[in-house]
Amino acid sequence: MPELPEVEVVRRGLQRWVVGRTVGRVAVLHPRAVRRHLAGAADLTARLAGRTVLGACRRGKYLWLPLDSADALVAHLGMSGQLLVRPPEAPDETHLRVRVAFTDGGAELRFVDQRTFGGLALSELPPDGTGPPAVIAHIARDPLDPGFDEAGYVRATRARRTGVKRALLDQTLVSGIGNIYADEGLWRARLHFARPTETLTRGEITRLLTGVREVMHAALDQGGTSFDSLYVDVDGRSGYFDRSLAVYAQAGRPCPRCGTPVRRDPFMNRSSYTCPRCQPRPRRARW
DNA sequence: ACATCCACCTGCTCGC
DNA sequence: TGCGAGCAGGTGGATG
Repeated sequence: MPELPEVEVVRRGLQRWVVGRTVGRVAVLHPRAVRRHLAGAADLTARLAGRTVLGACRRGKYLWLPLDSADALVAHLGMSGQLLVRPPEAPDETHLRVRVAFTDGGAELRFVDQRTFGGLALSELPPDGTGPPAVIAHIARDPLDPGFDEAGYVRATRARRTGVKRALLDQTLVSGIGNIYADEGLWRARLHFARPTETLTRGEITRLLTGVREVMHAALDQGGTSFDSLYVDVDGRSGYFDRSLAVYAQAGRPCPRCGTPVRRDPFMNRSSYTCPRCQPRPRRARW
């Protein structure tokens, strides 16, 4: 379940192993993995071949590799996606969807995705070459982005008429936050997920961003969060940040701050985890 | 324009 | 043992 820190670990792997190399043969093994490339799999493989990778970028949970054309290869890992760097002779993974070989004959880039919620696409870069490609222009800057507009985020959040966790998960307001980091950030800020956004003070929103950033940095220090073998970095190693989670997936376990058993609530056909004492449910609640 | 809902996927775990 | 239900959940398009 990759969120920003996990995706950043993958970006660093791509930076190290893929940037500067020229693409050779590309094979799309599952059409769903390139469904966001509207021109189709054949167009993607044809346009990718022969291109040199110029960089490895990320915004929120999206990755893109600028190419020596006007395009970038955009990747989203969805729920279960992996970008692996593997020797050409390594056996195919069970859920291998796209194979990208390089002209140097070295390690391949493989997109592996059990559920195929993620995928790859080619998208035009903006004319000045900076910033994300067109298909992800709607994704807001993430909390670790130096260009993140904190005052603007406070204004936009308070202008919403929804619950604070819904706003946190809205990638057009702030990106990179999924269910895990939302719950952990809210716990650090001592906020309940159902707090109406318009009742949040500037200080509370700042506290929330601080909490999210702290938990993201902690995860990055440990190589990313993982609960099973689904999330791995480009070498196939899995992170182990789950040992440090305060509330997420910790129902019934003591809150690390006050010892009260962590509570699980249904939320948007998913789950939310809170400490009932540190994060009391607001009188007026918006789920 | 904004808020909310749900389909899209597969594999694992749990209870009967 | 078998089987169905529930769960994991990011995204974008549909709906309200």
